[in-house]
Amino acid sequence: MDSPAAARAPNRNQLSGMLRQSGIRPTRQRVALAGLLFARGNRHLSAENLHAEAMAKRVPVSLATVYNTLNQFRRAGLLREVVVDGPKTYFDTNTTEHHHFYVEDDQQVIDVPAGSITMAGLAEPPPGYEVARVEVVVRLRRAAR
Amino acid sequence: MDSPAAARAPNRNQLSGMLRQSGIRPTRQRVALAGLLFARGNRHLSAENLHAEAMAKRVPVSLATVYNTLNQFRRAGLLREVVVDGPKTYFDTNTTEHHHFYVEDDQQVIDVPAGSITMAGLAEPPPGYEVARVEVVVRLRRAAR
DNA sequence: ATTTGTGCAAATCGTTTGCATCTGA
DNA sequence: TCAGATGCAAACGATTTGCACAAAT
Repeated sequence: MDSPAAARAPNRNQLSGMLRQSGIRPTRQRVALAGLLFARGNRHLSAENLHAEAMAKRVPVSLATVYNTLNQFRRAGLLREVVVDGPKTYFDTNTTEHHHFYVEDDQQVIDVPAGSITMAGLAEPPPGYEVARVEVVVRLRRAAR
Repeated sequence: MDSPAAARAPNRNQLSGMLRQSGIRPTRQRVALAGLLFARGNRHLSAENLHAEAMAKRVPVSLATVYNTLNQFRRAGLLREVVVDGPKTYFDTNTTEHHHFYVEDDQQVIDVPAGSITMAGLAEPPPGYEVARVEVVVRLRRAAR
């Protein structure tokens, strides 16, 4: 059951190092949240999700701090914001270029395996602007059978 | 200064007819809002936007009614919801298959001309699901020059 | 010691809803 | 007439913020 090095759950020290390298002071709760986030590969979760998970694992952290931390991690490039609409914001631990399925019925975000979508002609941005990034959201519904 | 028939501003009667055909009772405020929405081609606006515009044109309508009306029009297929994230929901008067530029700096949504983006390989949905629709959002930033 | 983070509760923002009143067919 | 629409204000859910306290360098 072994996995690539990158996917192995990092320990406390590795997490601290990761945060320090991103210019983020490794506090108790930030390390704990990073632990939950990066324990296993690619996760998509909302602030609420993460907070619930922290509570379940008896990591005392307030919802406000979870929000602050997620946004901080995003600014540092450790997380990526997923563009689905709807009331909640999702964060993705996979920061590489890839896209998403979104199941509205159960508010679930799923990675589209890299390479299974290819943009043939990328649209030319209007003058004065440049492309920051491209997000593809494939909205799914439960098959009608 | 003429334009294709479809893009010519519809009059009150045409608007009423349009609503009736969609099974929506053409009330004073719905017709007025439809007038603002469909006066000229392709618009992207939020409830707030439309409400402000109505106020400016002395069309008395409450924000709640604007929300109700937009959602109604969307359900009827007269409008399409645009999937950008951020707090606001945008509605697009162009209901055909197309994609969007989104300028985060000024919260602006712009149509990507049809055909300038082509998906080469469409991702296979996970079993039990089918593709409802595909949304491409090209996020723009102001060119750094 | 100083700077930075944390928790709480209150504030904010977009959106929806309950309900009494009005209005279009 | 009378089902359905409107407006208002209150309710809501997600997110942010102000401030006193606590922890990290």
